[in-house]
Amino acid sequence: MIEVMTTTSAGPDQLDLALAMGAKALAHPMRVRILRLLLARTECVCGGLVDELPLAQATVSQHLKVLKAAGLVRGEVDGPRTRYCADRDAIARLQGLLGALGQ
Amino acid sequence: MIEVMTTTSAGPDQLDLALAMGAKALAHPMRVRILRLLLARTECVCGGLVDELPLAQATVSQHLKVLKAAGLVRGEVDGPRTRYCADRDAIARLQGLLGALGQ
DNA sequence: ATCGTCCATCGTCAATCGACGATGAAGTGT
DNA sequence: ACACTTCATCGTCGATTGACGATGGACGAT
Repeated sequence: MIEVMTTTSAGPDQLDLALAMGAKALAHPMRVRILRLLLARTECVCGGLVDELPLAQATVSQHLKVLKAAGLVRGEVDGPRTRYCADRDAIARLQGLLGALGQ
Repeated sequence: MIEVMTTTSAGPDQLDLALAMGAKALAHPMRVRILRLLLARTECVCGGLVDELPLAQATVSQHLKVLKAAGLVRGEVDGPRTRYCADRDAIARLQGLLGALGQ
């Protein structure tokens, strides 16, 4: 029998993409921890984070890169060090995306 | 100089773990799409989802398994088919975890 | 100019993910 | 018993992730 394609068979839309992107950034416990550290302002400098975490410096830098790529964290160079801080607006937007799931 | 370990150097705690788990389940756009389809009650049966998505049946089943493992979706066997539905309480808990990030 | 510090990046490796076809288990209908 | 449907699982493959040591670039101090 010939099957007629009645449905759109559509993939995820832009909002799904955005939520998935943000979720992916939070999909690792250590990144959640790092984001909470930044939100608590306990530490903003990469070296300080390395001291507080059981990870090598390169690994922390990688996680920060992921969080920054997702827009959840901003980083400004301050002399030889880099000062990171959580982007509360971006976090709020992500919360909004998740909250909008239930319409 | 002898460095004294003053900080706890602690990894993520239980809440970080839980949030990361949920986020990981949503870390793929197609899973977000599927969860929204289930929330909208457009389709609850796996075959129906396959019809609405540009994915093979095995792939949809895999994504459903991930969502179910994360507790965001429940599935009950109904004769030869399986009826899936979104767990709104679990989703609300995840929203709460994300919302609690900003304290 | 030469250190030493701080950080990003590179290269590598094992592990995991995402997608699929193929197979099989469980149920329904004849 | 047999065929058919529906779905989960297996096995495979390429791609991505997460972790690390090593390297190098940028800056501050001597």
